[in-house]
Amino acid sequence: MQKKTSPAPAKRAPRKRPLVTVTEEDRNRRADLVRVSARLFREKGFEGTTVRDIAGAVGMRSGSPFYHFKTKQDILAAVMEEGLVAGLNDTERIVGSDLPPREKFRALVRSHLETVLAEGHDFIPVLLYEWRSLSPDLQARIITLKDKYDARWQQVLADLKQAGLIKSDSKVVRLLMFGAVNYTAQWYKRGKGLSIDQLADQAVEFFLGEAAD
Amino acid sequence: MQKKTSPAPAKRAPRKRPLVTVTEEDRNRRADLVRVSARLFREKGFEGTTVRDIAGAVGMRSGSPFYHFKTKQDILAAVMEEGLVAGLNDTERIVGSDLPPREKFRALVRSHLETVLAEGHDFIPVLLYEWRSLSPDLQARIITLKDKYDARWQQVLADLKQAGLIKSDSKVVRLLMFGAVNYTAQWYKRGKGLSIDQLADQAVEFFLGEAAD
DNA sequence: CCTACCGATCGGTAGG
DNA sequence: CCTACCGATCGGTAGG
Repeated sequence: MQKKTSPAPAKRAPRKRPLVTVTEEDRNRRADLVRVSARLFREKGFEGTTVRDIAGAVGMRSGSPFYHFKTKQDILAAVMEEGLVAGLNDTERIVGSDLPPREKFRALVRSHLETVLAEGHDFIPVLLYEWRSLSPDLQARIITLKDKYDARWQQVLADLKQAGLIKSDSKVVRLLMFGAVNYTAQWYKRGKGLSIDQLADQAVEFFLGEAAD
Repeated sequence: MQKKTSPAPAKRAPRKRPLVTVTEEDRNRRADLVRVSARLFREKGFEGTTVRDIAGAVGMRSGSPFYHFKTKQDILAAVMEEGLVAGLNDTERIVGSDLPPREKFRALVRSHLETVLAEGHDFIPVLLYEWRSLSPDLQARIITLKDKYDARWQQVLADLKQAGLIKSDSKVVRLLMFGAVNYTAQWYKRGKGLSIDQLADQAVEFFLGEAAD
């Protein structure tokens, strides 16, 4: 009988249960859970995804995700938060650049489209479509980030207005644009038809008026 | 003491169990189930709504919806189908009218906004947000109607193009518009800010180019 | 992180 | 359409 997974006393302390310490490995496993949860929540919805689905997708047993997260809801919150933090980073980099207004806007649209359409980018779609499944107290934590994201867009719209490229930078216009871009998640198929880049061009052309040069 | 809902033996035969016959009352109860299901599916999602929720909302016991529908999925399909049939009626009435292109488009946007935003109009939002929860065979039945609806929009866009109000009637433009309008379901609050009518005006102005007169 | 488990709930059914 | 029920599954936990 060969010892297979025997906890032989080796040099690297094997798998000691941490009391308060969070190891590097813990963080990696947590990140794995967030990543696969994003994919599953997007594909099947929060309510349609079981903790067993999530555990299975990273090779854990059904109870183990609760070592990393207190509840299933906390996993959802983590998915949304990760998406927003990444999206906010991209957005601020673009807003802070010295591109001319139209190019800045195009970069923003393109960046957002990638956030919604590129492979493995399931965080923001989950935010958009599973918001209702998040309990109010967890929503509150996310809303702060969400507001920042919206404010960046509004800022770029104000620039566009000043440059005379749009007539209005109202909240309504921002929401209409946002809706148009977000809805691509429902119909865009990677590898078929337009590239994300081409789609960004078409969207910008549409938003800024097709007749305008 | 006035008789209120007492099932006194009147002329109309009371509550005989039908074998194959579907009575008028059956149809009413079925319609009740579809209506409350639309509301619940919109509020809590298909997976987040239980058959007991639905039954309770119309004063039935938990097993009784299955007298009217074979499965929970069939209720979802009925909700979507009812929404599409109603929406398609409105749309065809507008497309068939003799309004000038811009006014026809405005009527279409307004009609769709009402379909998405007006009180009790939960059918199309459910179609938009719970599509993934519908099994492929039931989806197939709905897609036919969905294609018709899309075709009507495309037709109006072609008219707009001919009238010189837009440059393109590409599928992409239609989907961007559709996304912008549909997303209003996520942020529009009845009784606060713009009326549905005003929102339709703003949207049309945005879609057709704000700079254009 | 696994094992073993629990109470609650769920969609659906038989029989009337 | 109700009563009574079932098998399956779910989120979560204790203890190691």
